[in-house]
Amino acid sequence: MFVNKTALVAVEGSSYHFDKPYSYLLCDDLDEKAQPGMRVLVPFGNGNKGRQGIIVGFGSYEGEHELKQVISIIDDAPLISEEHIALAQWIKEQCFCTLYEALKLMLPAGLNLIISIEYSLSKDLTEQEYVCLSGTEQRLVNILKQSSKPLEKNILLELFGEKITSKLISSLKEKNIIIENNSIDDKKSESSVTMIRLCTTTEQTEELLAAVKGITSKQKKVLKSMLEFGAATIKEVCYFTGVTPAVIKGLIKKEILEQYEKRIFRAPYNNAANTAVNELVLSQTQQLAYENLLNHYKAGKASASLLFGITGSGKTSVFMKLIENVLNDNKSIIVLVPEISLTPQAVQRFYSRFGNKVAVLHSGLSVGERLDEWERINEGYASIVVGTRSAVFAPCKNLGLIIIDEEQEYTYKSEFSPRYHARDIARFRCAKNNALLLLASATPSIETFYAAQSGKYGLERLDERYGTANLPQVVMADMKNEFQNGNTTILSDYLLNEIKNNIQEKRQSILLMNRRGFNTFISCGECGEVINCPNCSIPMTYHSANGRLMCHYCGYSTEIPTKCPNCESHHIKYSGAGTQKIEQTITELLPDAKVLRMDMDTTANKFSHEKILTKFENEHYDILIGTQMVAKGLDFPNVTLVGVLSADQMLFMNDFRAYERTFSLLTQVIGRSGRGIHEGRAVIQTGCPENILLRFAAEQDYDAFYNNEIKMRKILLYPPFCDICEIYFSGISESDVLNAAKVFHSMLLEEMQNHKKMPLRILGPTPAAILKINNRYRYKIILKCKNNKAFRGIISSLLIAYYKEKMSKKVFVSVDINPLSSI
DNA sequence: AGCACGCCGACT
DNA sequence: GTCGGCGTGCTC
Repeated sequence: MFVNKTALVAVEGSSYHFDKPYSYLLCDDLDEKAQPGMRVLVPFGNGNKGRQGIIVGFGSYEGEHELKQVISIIDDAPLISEEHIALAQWIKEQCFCTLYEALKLMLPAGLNLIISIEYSLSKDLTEQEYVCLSGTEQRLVNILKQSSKPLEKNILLELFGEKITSKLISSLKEKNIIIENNSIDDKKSESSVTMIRLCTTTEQTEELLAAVKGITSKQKKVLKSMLEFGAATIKEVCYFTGVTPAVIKGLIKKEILEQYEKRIFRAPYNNAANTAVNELVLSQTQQLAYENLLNHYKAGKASASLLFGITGSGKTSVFMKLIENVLNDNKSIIVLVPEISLTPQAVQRFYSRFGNKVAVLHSGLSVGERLDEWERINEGYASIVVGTRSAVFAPCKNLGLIIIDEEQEYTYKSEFSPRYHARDIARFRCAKNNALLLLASATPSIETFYAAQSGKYGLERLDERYGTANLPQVVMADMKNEFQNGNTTILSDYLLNEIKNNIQEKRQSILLMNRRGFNTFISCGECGEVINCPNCSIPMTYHSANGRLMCHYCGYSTEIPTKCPNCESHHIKYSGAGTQKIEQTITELLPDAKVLRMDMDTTANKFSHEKILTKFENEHYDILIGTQMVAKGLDFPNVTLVGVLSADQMLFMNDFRAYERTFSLLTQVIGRSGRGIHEGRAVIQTGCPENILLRFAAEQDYDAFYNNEIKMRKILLYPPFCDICEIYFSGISESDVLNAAKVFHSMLLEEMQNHKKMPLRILGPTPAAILKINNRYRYKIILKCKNNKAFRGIISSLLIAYYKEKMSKKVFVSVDINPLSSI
């Protein structure tokens, strides 16, 4: 029996079913240094391989076996506060992940240590000792002798040339000739991309390249595009030529191409110090909302409020006023925005008002920039954090306010494990800090509005647009009528006329096409065979940029077949109204209009959508056609017409949130119209103008929409009247996956015998919406439940039991509570 | 997951 | 008689 003071460590790479804080001993000098939130290096598992971990606390250990010791402490100061450690423990319990995975969310990206094993000679060998060794042992010792520093395992392996058996190592270790150590490589490196270009020695003319001997047709294709591009990433070249990276590697080997590293550099925001900003003038309604929110904040108790303001009502001004107050109390603020609205203009608003007190955190920053911002927050230099989802973990001290703008956006829910929702994290942090959580939206999620209606959240409304602007007039265009009248284009006569008028008046128009249904896919005109991705169970999408078929799920790409793979017919048909086709149609109908297109093709590289938007604003384009991205957050005063090309596809998605999403998207895009001094108009094209949701959207009547929706949710039992827990199974073999799901299902049924009073409905197992992605089959079990501790306890114990089954090696399981995107 | 221990077949 | 196959069980 041993009793000792120990460090409790969350260890990286443990799996859910054996995850817990592990106890380690600290030698005296480490004990002095150790604090919760520091990273440590610990031996783990049978082989005592070095792993990194994070100290989450201290304890004492009484148990059967002897404890291991912490090898070293990596950080001089804690990276994670006690508050965040508590948060991580909560996330583990909520999201069914390991403690380390939860803690990792709180570390700045790019702090990844690489731990490896390295070997060195323990001493200079005497001649006698040396001759006693076997031939292979001598070779290994020679290699180590030649190196001035210890050699990492893979490097040693490479130099040795053949397989190094563990026996060889352990025999040398036993003889005390070599020593094994853990090496820590602190990879704080800048993120960079690998670029390729033609070797500088290569004459850069096409003739010469064509003359290069022994070149395959695929390599030729690559070279041709390299002549065109100059330099590009491997990924880009693969995209445009359809070759695999192997072809490019071959060319590098032949020394025709060379690769080099280019730092990813995000044009940083101009941290302009406080420029003269005018005093915010609030309208009467804004002022009222602001005062009420301020009172909630001043009460100094944890609380949450919904700021429900129609598009253009000036929610941001209310934020700014509140932030000023919180700042005066020396407290910090987190402002979360959806990725798409984190434009330089939006960030600039914060900089110009609050100067370098602002830190920005989002995925577009380079690793180094993110680390800098993280440190500025951690050390208290920046007390306002503006960022996307993960910024909710910002290391702010003394939080006073968290704002979540466009709170209904699905990007606030992590699509990877741990599948947390930023709103839940924000609630937790506000509770711990007695802070105010402010959710803002023009179309709040049903769950949030329900909470506000039932008094759980405060509710402030901004029912009118700021200034003189009014909400746009909305008209529905019946596409069935259009079709009967002989109009087979995607543009109704009504909308076409409106656009013409708008151009005449020198105003701008925005046309929205939601992606679904506007993708072009390819099928056989004879037998109807659709060209599917070989790895996924969905049709391939035609991309006009490279003239190839692409799979949006696994990245597979292929040339357009000349004949049907099924019946060999040459009658290949392009279906769906592709984005390009729409542009073409519009140019044909309106030959004089200046049209700009914004979609996957034109925004292939990051932040190009910002450039497109600036272009649209400054260069007098008449029409902007685009996907969802044109709907969010743009503020162009000269836009007075918005057209929704087809509202139908997203209405009939097999998802209980389809109506909510459609309403939100339509409201947002309609809200782009008439934000300046001129009246706005909007046209919704649909085949079913009588649809009740479209009517609510056209009338911009959130309350009517909400009342209808909440009724349906209650009758059909959906959130907020229950929680949804989805359990996913995925694996290579479909029968294995289905079988695993069935086994889990029966385990669940059996367990529920002990909890007969717990409310639960089990649906499935059923195939996931897309059965196969990347050659992995996917099934799911859906539970309608009450997400409480007892329920999560059951799921947790079932997961642990499942991991002990043999099949868990072949079929992965993951749990998502209240998913937003149905996978 | 990743590693060591342990029990059976193929082989010098 | 030994090398190495992978089934099984554990991780402070």
